[in-house]
Amino acid sequence: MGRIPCCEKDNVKRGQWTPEEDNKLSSYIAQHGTRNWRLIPKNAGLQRCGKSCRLRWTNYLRPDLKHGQFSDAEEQTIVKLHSVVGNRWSLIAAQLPGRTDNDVKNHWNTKLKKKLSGMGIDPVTHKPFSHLMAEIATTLAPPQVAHLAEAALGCFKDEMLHLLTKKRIDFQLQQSNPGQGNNTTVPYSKQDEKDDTVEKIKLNLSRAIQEPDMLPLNKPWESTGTRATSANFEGGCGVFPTSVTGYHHYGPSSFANEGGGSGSPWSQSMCTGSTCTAGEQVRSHEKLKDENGEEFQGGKEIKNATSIFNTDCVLWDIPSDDLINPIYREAFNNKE
DNA sequence: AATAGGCCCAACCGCACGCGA
DNA sequence: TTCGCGTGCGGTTGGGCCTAT
Repeated sequence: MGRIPCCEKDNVKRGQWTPEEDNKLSSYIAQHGTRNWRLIPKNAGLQRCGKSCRLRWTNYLRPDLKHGQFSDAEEQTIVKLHSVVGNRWSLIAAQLPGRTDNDVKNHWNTKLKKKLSGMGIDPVTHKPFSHLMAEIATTLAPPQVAHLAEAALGCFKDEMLHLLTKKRIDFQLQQSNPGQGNNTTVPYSKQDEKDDTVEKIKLNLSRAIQEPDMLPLNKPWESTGTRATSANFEGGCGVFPTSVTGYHHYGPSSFANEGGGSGSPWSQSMCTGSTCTAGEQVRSHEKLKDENGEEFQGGKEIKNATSIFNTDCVLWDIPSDDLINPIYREAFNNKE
């Protein structure tokens, strides 16, 4: 049962590669190519497994690799393509000559994710956190989904803290009618923010979910009485400018497809949340399926091309001619 | 100066897929 | 059609380096 391991683990060296090993591997491949990775370590005189050799070659030794900092243009490309295909690192890397999927993945996880979060943008859905907040308040009324809000607080705690304590509460204070009591408005002070903001957010969110009737009273962004959308929420609060930093273009048009697809952006966030571990994602996924009786598409299972491009993230401003990978070109052209 | 904590990235792991026998 | 092998891929880990205290 199961596959045999790619190598006998007892007899292979692991860990960091030495310059001598690099030399052996490079010179062997220069002479013989990369035909059979299982045979390469034996023939090259390396006590490594073939897989380790392959990774070392493809991620580090290949002469066409670019080492060093990612340029702004490369970062923009990564962000844009990630908004389209998600964590398909090999596809994204294929658009960046000299970069490997491992490079792109590491750069995303260590730099770009934080950059986006710092801009108030969910790095998974590529939508502003304010949009996700609006969706919580407007679409998750049934009490039985209260755990979604709790899970959200876990995933987006930092971003929500920033938004709710610094932006939305200011806005509420500005907009709320002084004569009308509103028992869910959080009194704001620096001390509150420091000490118990998370608890207050939880409390208010729970109340909003458990008492759907009170929701309209608690939607200051919904000044016209229509259903809150990302556009009017965003515009009303003025939290996120149409063009954030000029680094990429996240305007209202970027959210035009909301509510489309089988999985809401919210459920997508829940399943692939930026700060959730894979284990948490799996547990969250299973929990959602079990308790709500619904199937959510999530994670690695979505393999076919239509699923890959069936995203509600719409950053389609990359000229298709600029795309190296024909798969992208086709997808972009179909989208347009 | 010492050390704890965070960050970064190379490397590893395990699963899935394609292909040929 | 089935099975085994080689490879691709995405997620995760571990260790070195850096920084703050």
